[in-house]
Amino acid sequence: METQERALFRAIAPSAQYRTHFCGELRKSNVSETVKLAGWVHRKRDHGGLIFIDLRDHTGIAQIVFEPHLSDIFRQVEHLRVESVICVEGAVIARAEDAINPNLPTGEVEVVVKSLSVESAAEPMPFPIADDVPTSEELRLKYRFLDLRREKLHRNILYRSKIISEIRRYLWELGFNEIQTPILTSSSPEGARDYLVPSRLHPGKFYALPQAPQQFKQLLMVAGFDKYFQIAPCFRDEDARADRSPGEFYQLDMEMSFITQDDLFKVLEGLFEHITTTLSQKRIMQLPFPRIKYLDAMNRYGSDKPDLRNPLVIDDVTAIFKNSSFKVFASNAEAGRCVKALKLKGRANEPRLFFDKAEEFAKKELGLPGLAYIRYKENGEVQSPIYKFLSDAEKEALINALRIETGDVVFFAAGAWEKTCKAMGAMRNYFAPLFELDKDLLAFCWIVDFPMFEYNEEEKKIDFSHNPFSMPQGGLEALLTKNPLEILAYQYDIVCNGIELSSGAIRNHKPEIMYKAFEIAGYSKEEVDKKFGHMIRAFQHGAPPHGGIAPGIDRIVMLYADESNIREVIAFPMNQKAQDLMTGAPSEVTPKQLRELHIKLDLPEKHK
RNA sequence: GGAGCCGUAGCUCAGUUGGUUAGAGCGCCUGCCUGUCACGCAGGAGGUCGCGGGUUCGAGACCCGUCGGCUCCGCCA
Repeated sequence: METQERALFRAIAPSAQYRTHFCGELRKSNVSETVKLAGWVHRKRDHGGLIFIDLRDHTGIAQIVFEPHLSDIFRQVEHLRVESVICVEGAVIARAEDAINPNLPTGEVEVVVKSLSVESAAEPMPFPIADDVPTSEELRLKYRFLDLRREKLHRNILYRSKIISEIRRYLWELGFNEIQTPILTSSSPEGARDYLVPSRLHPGKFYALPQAPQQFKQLLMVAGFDKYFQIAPCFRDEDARADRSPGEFYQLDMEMSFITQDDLFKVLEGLFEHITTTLSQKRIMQLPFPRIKYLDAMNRYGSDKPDLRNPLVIDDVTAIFKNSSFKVFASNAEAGRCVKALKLKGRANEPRLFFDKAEEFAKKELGLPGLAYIRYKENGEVQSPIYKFLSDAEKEALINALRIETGDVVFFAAGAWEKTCKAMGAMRNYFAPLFELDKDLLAFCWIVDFPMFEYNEEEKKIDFSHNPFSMPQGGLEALLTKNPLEILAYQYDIVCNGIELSSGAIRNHKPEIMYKAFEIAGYSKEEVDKKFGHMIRAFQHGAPPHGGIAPGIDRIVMLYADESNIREVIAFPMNQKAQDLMTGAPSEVTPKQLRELHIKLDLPEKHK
């Protein structure tokens, strides 16, 4: 059977000037053939009278042998450093039984070299390529082209390529069209900070790099393309995180016409099932993905991106303490406040340090005043800093509500609803290592029914909580009759193992609903016309109902490649301060360039 | 903007309560070696202990500042 490498080879290297075979494809069946190989010197073993080189190319490693009777070649090889690029020609021979290397797919054969061409002699490496030794991030980024040669990163980048390829194949077969949208566009008033590009032809005006192709993809639906997708670069001037590349990242941007939320969910579930089965050994926990209302997610998991592999669930015990003599709990039983409990089965007898560390985490990392707990110890004793403040009725109600058994421990937090939920969610994550979560289990879920609006405490006004173009549930009537903060949107997130892969929404395609929604968020009709006139005009000329989503490509690859840092799945990432340590970006430009752009610098003191 | 951790040879690291000439493994250079596959053996070169200041008889170590890398908070419609 012809290998994939072989087929590829025929396609790209018919001339055989440099090579007739890839290193990784040589097998016993090639014995006695004369072959040409080309690649990098992975390792060299010089025995004085005999030199072995592990020759590496994109497909794998082959051992080649240099014998001393070809003295010119031999002398050259003696001084050859690792990572030099060479082309060789020689005969494939079977290795002696005791010389077979079972760790290499090509380990049953080797190539006895009869001619050599050194294409590129390498200087000593700043860090080893063949050995996976830890290396400082700074060096790795500076010499990214070398780091990319190393096995893990090389594999990750190829894996990313395969995932993107399967996404394209899958969506193409479902009738999606791949369409490019502008990179130089206009600044959007909402959202993250923009990257700006000065205009030469229009002094004082700027393009913005798109934070996402949001408006363009909706306009493509208005244009009747029915189903669109794009592997879209997105630019946001925000600070980095381990799972957030600074500056730029890629989304699988999608939009479909004449669909409901359910239709979209089916497409995405099918897509992730396809990726999982074709490109991984992982298993999807539940299909179709469970759907969790935003409110339930916050109440039960303390997060809008819960890791469902974690068995812990948060309980609401506000009602129990409504009239409690324990003031800390009772005072948090009014509207908008709550008392939450997190039960850990069978952990009451953990050592003192376990509880001290949990409390320290709650105080230091979460800013909680403390972390109350009740330990129902195995010996029947109850140990707790707050137990003495509770009435017998409250103790009884707790045991019933939380189904507490001997050996359990319950942690408590009380306060404003959102803050308390999130704090308990953080504790839930803190305790997750107790459960050895299965990394091969993909716990996808949909978070649905997000609120349309939220109250901005700082500016004392109502804001859109997510995308201003989302369709409110209940349509115009809801906007006219309901308390804005209680209106839900057809707005959803897709989450897997605690990672938010994407937000999405069924869009608002009706101008009158758009004007009203923006009015609630404090925008006049004139402002909407000014900022979003093109969207309004589009929706006034025949707009289909439509909706979409845009999962982050980098995070998807991270998830499937089991990487915890996004730089491990990006070929040329920037560092935490949004600099490219390899090319030196961002860099200064010439005065002439600035003049042409009508720009004068006004630098802060320490950069002058 | 804020907090934490880290910074010693090309790389990865050790360096005791502050005490003589700062070490190891890998890499590099030289020599030896015909069956290795992390080849082996011998020898050698290689250091502004990130940088600046301070404390001290004496600082790689202690203090202050600063620079660089990472992680987190803020930020991310």
